[in-house]
Amino acid sequence: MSTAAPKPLTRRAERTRAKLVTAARKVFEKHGVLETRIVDIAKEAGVAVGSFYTYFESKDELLREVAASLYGELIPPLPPDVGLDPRARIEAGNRAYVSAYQKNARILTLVQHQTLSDATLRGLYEEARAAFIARVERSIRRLQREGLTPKDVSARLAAHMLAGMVHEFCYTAFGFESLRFDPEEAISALTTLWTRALALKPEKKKSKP
Amino acid sequence: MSTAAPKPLTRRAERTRAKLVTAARKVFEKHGVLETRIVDIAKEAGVAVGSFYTYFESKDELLREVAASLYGELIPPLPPDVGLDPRARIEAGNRAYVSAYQKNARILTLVQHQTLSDATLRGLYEEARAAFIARVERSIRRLQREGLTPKDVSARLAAHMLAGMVHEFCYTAFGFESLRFDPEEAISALTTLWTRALALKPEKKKSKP
Amino acid sequence: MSTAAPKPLTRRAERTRAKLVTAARKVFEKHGVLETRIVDIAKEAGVAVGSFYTYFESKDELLREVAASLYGELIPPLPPDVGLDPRARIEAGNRAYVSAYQKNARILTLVQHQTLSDATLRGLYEEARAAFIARVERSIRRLQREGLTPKDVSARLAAHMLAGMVHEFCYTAFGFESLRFDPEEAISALTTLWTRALALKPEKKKSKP
Amino acid sequence: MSTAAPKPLTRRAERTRAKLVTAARKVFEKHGVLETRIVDIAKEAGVAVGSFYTYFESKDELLREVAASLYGELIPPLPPDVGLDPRARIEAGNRAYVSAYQKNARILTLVQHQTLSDATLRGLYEEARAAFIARVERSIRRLQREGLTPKDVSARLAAHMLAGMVHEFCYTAFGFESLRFDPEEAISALTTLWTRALALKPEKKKSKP
DNA sequence: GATGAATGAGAATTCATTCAT
DNA sequence: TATGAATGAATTCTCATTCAT
Repeated sequence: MSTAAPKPLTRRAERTRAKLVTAARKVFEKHGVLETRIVDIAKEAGVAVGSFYTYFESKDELLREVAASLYGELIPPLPPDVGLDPRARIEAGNRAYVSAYQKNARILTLVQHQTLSDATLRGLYEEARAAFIARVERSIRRLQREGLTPKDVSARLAAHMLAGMVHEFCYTAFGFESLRFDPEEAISALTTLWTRALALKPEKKKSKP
Repeated sequence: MSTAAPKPLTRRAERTRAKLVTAARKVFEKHGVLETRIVDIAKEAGVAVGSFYTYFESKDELLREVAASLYGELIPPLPPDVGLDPRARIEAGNRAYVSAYQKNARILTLVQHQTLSDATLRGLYEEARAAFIARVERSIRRLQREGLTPKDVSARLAAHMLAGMVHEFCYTAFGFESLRFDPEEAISALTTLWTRALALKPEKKKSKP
Repeated sequence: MSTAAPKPLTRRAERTRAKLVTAARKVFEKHGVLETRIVDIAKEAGVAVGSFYTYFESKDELLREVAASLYGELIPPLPPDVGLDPRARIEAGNRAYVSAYQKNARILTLVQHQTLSDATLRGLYEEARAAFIARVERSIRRLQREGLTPKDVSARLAAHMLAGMVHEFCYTAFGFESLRFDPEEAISALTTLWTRALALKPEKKKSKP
Repeated sequence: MSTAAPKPLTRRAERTRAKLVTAARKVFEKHGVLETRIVDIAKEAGVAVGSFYTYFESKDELLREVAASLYGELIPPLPPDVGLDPRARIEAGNRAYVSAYQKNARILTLVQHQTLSDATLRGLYEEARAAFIARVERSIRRLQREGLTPKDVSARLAAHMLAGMVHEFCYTAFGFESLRFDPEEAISALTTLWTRALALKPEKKKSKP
């Protein structure tokens, strides 16, 4: 919303910038965001500290960029294949989320933490979260329209809560050493709970008399 | 479980220490944990910086104390009255959690965030969390034993996920400006989703004379 | 020169004061003067910090007291028995110094070090040193008068240098781990070098009529 | 003997580093080592405090560097001209030591004093001292071999003691206001005492057929 | 554009000394 | 006198950011 000047970078500049982002992600992941000093990022990227400021105004700005890309990966465009029955769609969504989270669990958690001290960052997170929830909400609303799920719980609330359940599960399961689960079992459980929570009726067979 | 000497404090010491804890909680809440400097706490407590170090080794140590008391409040001993039907019990639990969270929402969130950079603190959180989940798990297991809920999802997983749903809902609903809900509606929704997720059968009537 | 009021202390006060001096010496020796905090002394003495200030104005003042007593021990009144021949007297002096130093080597060294930052303390040291040297000087002067040692080196300079040799030897031999010597051999060597340095002629036999 | 990377400094860095060392030496000398704060050194060097930490980890590290260079100056490579008779050689050695000490008397004393609280520093001093003594010892051993001095005192002990005499004399003569001597007279006295202590026989004339 | 040295505003921590009890 | 909590000046060290080369 404010990314300002598009500024076409030269080839070299592009490369340096990219090196910095990659390096930052690596170092953040290894040592934590707060613990990471600009020097560390620069060193990892193999450039001078000064160069950092050629591309970013501050550590926070860089962090935001990293966060944006992470959140992008978290909620993949959407399950591309249609026609699946509700439970299958839900499972696909859960599986996608869990896998994506797992892949970047540590850094996701770390970034999440900066959320509090940086309003912009929080905005980014809320945005990503909202996008995910919106999709869920839309899906629930459709089910309600089709009479497959009751309307006693508002689609918005339900979406919030169910999406939250999945997110929180990932956060703790991947963030705390002590909570390890078999991913498949977890996905299945999440899906079952979710499906039942919506009191999903078996899809009306469109078919065969 | 504790290190060395408990050292009984004099009346005056006791008072100063308490002033510091109270002040810390207030200042943490107002400005954030990271942003709070020892001086701020001391000033708020109306004592000299040095006095801080008479009672605490570092900000972290004090934070841990604050956290412990917060987590204590979060999961109240348990609903004392029995004989409630499952849905009522679930609702009671949810209501308790939501209210407790709401009361200290901001500082809870802030403390939570320090969880990543301080292992001891994280331990405290995991412990509190585990206690809550354990209660839920026990309750689910009982329902399973009584044949009121299916066993296709392990009690442990279900407990994790449902407790997580509630927690995460509180975290976001109270933590993000943009997500405001009517508490009663939320509690009711959480309870409905939870109950349905467990596919709770209406309690077998013990009755019929 | 300024010890001010004699102030007769009560029995109890006397005891507390003594406890502090003893404690200080012990703690200084164990941890070094600079490293020792008033609390340490008080704790070791089993009294409250505040009590320290009842008897001493500062750590320095206490240190001076400790130093004075140490220096007192270093140069014992003098070898009481007369009539010894010069070499024997010299040996006696050296032996006394070496033994006295050895007994309190560590703390002597530590105290010595404070000498630079505390003029009063330095005064004390110089005084003690001067006393020792004065004795040596007197002794050399007598030998010169008796024609037993040449006058080409002034008694004052010689006293300084020879006394210094002994002192420095003790300082390094007892202060550095790496320089250990057999005390007897050392005393003998010191005495030989000293005697020869003075080109001592065998005492003129008073005898033979 | 050194830790890790020597890192070749840029011209500018080199200059800043040197400024710091020079400044430190000056400030240490003026106010004492302990009394000197990092800010003082930085101010004297005309750089920011932060720059201090670009080159040194702590005051102690810098002090070690200063000490090393001082000790280096104290024991000059060695009197280059040979063929001197023993007494002349001894006198040359003493003169060199006294002059070198005198030139940096104050700071040498100050540095010496830090020796106790910093083991590394002490190591440096012991090393320098050992080098000086070793030279003396070698020289005495040669004299013993040539039959010019008796073997009743071991070369090692004698070296320790005589070198100590000279050192201690410098330490007190230049360190204490009250002990001023005419340098020439002192050097002569030291040499005489030293020579006699070794009972040096006049060199056998190589001459006369 | 790149470099890396220089900057200096903070923040934590210590401990001699005071003083109310 | 004894106690020990309270005080706060003093110092060290860090690291984001600037800027001369």
